[in-house]
Amino acid sequence: MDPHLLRTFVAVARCRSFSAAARELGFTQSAVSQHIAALEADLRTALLTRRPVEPTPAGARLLEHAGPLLLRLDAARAEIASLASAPTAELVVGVSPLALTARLAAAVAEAERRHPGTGTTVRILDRAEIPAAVATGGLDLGLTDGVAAPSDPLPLPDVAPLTTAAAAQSPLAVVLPDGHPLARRSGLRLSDLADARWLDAPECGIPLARLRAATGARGFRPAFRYDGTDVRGLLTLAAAGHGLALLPRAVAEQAPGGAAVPLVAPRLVHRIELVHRAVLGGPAAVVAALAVD
Amino acid sequence: MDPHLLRTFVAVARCRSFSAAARELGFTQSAVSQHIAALEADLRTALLTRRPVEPTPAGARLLEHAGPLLLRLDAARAEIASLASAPTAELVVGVSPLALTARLAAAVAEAERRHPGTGTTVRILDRAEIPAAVATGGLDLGLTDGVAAPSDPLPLPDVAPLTTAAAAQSPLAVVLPDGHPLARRSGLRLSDLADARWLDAPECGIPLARLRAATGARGFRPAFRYDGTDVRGLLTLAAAGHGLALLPRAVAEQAPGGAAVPLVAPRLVHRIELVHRAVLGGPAAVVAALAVD
DNA sequence: CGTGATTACGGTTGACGTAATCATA
DNA sequence: TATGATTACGTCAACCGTAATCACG
Repeated sequence: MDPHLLRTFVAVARCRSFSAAARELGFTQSAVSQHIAALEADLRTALLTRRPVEPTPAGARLLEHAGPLLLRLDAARAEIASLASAPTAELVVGVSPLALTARLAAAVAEAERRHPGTGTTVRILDRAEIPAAVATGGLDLGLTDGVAAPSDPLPLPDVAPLTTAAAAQSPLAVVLPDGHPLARRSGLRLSDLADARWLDAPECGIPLARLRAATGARGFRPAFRYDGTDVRGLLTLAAAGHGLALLPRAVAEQAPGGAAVPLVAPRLVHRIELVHRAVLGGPAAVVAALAVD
Repeated sequence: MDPHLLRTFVAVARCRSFSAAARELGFTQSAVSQHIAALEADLRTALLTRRPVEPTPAGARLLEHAGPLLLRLDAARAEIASLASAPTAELVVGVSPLALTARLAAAVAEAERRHPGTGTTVRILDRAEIPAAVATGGLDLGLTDGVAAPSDPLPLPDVAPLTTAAAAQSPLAVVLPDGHPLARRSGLRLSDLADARWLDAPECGIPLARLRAATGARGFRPAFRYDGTDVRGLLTLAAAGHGLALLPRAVAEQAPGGAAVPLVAPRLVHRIELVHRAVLGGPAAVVAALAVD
């Protein structure tokens, strides 16, 4: 199971074509055919059907392994490479939308003050991409967010041995339109809101599946879907009554024309987690200092 | 970065010798030398010092990647192999000590009733080994335990795409000797016990580091270390006053001459999680039915 | 028939073993 | 000087490309 062969296998499966994969990889059609044949001979199983080219059940299972495997391989190579080369002055920080806070902005400013000439980029990414991007060297630093029990770490996919540290922890609140019957409550229980209309904002809010897992309840049906990464857009929709949204309290309170009611049960907090490789360059180390515990 | 080369690299690093690794792998000394040279040329970095043979900093980082990488590779191969071959009648279940419950015993009995002739083995393993053993095919089924917030999943190392399901969830209690000043309380808070004397039983109890993480407190210093995997031994030591132990309530109540006081804060539960591959054989599927949610 | 996968075959490259050399405790 | 890593070199297998063949739509 040479990684080389796995790489062409995933390319073929993605392209659904030997020839297209060959073009993409810079091989001949023949070489790709031989790669797949070698893999199938090695595993003694058909991995792809031909005409149309599609993964067999065994191939589908192999695909689930191949992605993380190749990612880890890239991560290992990137890590060794970064050890050898001098730490770059460039700093690339990847954040999920709710992880971009005033404290982060201040930490970046501090890094630029202490390391003049640092070119800093802040990039908004999906939560799921951040550990992978840090591991493969695309990011110097990552900040993800999520909800968890107080002082519990967030469950991150361990694509590679990365260092993680809490960067912030804050209470949660539900955003409601001002006139909503629940808007004048002093606190809300999540289990009482399972049947409410919820905003589904997978790219910038808390995934509804997480709320279901936390309560054990079935509900939290999406009433309205928001695909943007702009938190202000989400606040606006929630304040306008398109559905409830659960957000860090400080963020929820910024909803224009909306009310932010603290979540009192279950005991959950919003958490921002810092992710980076073991060895950090100059400016990255300054920003990483925003870890709190 | 051929996995073959990585495999010899970890062997050399473990043996601290090229020749010993060569014997272990069935290669000549020369081949091993060439493998390491190829790896170092590929990554353009020295990975090992010679005489004595020890990993350089870069080599140490690579070692951290190599283990999981090779494990995943084995897991992929094992999974494909298990798909191809007929499901075996043999059933091997690996459990951490606190995951071996009456319900599991009943489920195994049920599997044997429904699939007569099944040879079943139950094996006690360290928590950390279970997902890896399931992934590489050493186990058909794994049961790990740990503490978590109610209805939160346990954080498992994702060595491979495995299916996990909750198998049990139960309250926690602290085991104290009968005469202990706290033994007559009706409930205890973990944060009040940070400075108490604790039993450190990494192989069968709850790791003290987990308690520190859950409370954010520094304490939970080990006063007495117990290296066995026998829970009854742990109960005996706790009841004799060698230190406190946190255990599932039903287990804690079995302490001979000891008191079990429920844990009331933080809100934590003991959880048993079922781990298996996507495709299960006959008897394994019966046991897997003990999942509860 | 034509597009696209497979098979045949040859040149080149790379992998491993033998054996000689080098280096260090 | 002895143990153990490296280098030199020969053999053999594996890999990839060219080109012919095969098969499905």
